[in-house]
Amino acid sequence: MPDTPDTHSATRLYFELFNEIGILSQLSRALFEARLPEGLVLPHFTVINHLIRVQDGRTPLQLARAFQVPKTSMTHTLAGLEKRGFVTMRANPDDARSKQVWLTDAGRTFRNSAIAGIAPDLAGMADTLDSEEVRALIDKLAILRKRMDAARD
Amino acid sequence: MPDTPDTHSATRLYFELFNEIGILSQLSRALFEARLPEGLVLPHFTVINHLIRVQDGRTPLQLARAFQVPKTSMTHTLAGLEKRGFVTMRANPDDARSKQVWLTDAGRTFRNSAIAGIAPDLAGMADTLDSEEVRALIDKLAILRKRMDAARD
DNA sequence: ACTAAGTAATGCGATATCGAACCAAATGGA
DNA sequence: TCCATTTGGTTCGATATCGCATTACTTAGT
Repeated sequence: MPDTPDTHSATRLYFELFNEIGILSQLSRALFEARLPEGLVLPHFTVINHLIRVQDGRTPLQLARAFQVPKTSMTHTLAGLEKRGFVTMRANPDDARSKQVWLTDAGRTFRNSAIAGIAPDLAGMADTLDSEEVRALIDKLAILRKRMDAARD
Repeated sequence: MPDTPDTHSATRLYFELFNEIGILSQLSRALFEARLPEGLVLPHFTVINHLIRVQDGRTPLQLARAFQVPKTSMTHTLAGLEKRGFVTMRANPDDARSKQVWLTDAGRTFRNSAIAGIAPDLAGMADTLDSEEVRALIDKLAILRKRMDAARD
């Protein structure tokens, strides 16, 4: 970003950082999606994965917030997952406006095979940065992510 | 990613890294787009920005490759930019199949005001990580990005 | 209890994204 | 030169994404 106009240099650095992050996100998304079954995109996998990480039974709104996407986008993604039988939606016993998202066996199976399918690609680039470097990267990025997360009020 | 199935630990680390990158990408994209004029999305800005960084006169295909998006997506983005008068498309004198994308004054003005609009947000988070940390992050991420870029043959 | 404000989810319409098929021009052998 | 192949770009159709408006339920204040 060498010819950004007259902005503060810290600003310019962050600008460049986000640019790099955006490109990497696109590259990794393409890599992932190439291994997913036809018709499924990254958010489908990501939601399933999240439900396993933090327990299923989440509400659609909780999921939308976790991924910072509009509620309508999450509705759409969940509809796709439900249509394929990877999740089931049940009424939330604590709040009749709300629903809960539960994983099915098919959903868990899908996740495992998706991870298995992607693992070789990741393993193939494991020598690019060593474990300490990757660990350090994750930690720094997480700091930034939490800050931005908090900043959105 | 503490409960990823039985995958190699390096794989797991990269998995976590890309997860973090994806979230940050989404957060920063939302931040950017909130400051862009109605109807414009990040790729519009990114293409204009790229044309300034590496000189305009690029062909649509060169741009599609630079951003790792399908040709059709770039056609669509360029159509939007042309409709708004930010770029003009001319025939490529070296190849009659091809076109060249040139910035207009309006396009340059748009870029400057977009950057000016976003700068305060970036400045506001400049104290999260110091310049050396950001610089180091960019460098590591760039190594990974180049590797992935090369790997897609 | 009643009402106003807030919250969860969806329906709808406008774009964005992208794969498949297509056309036209360029290229590289026979 | 001719033709098969490759390359640059668009068209078309299928989803994805997301803002706006709507409906149903909940909560808070009186």
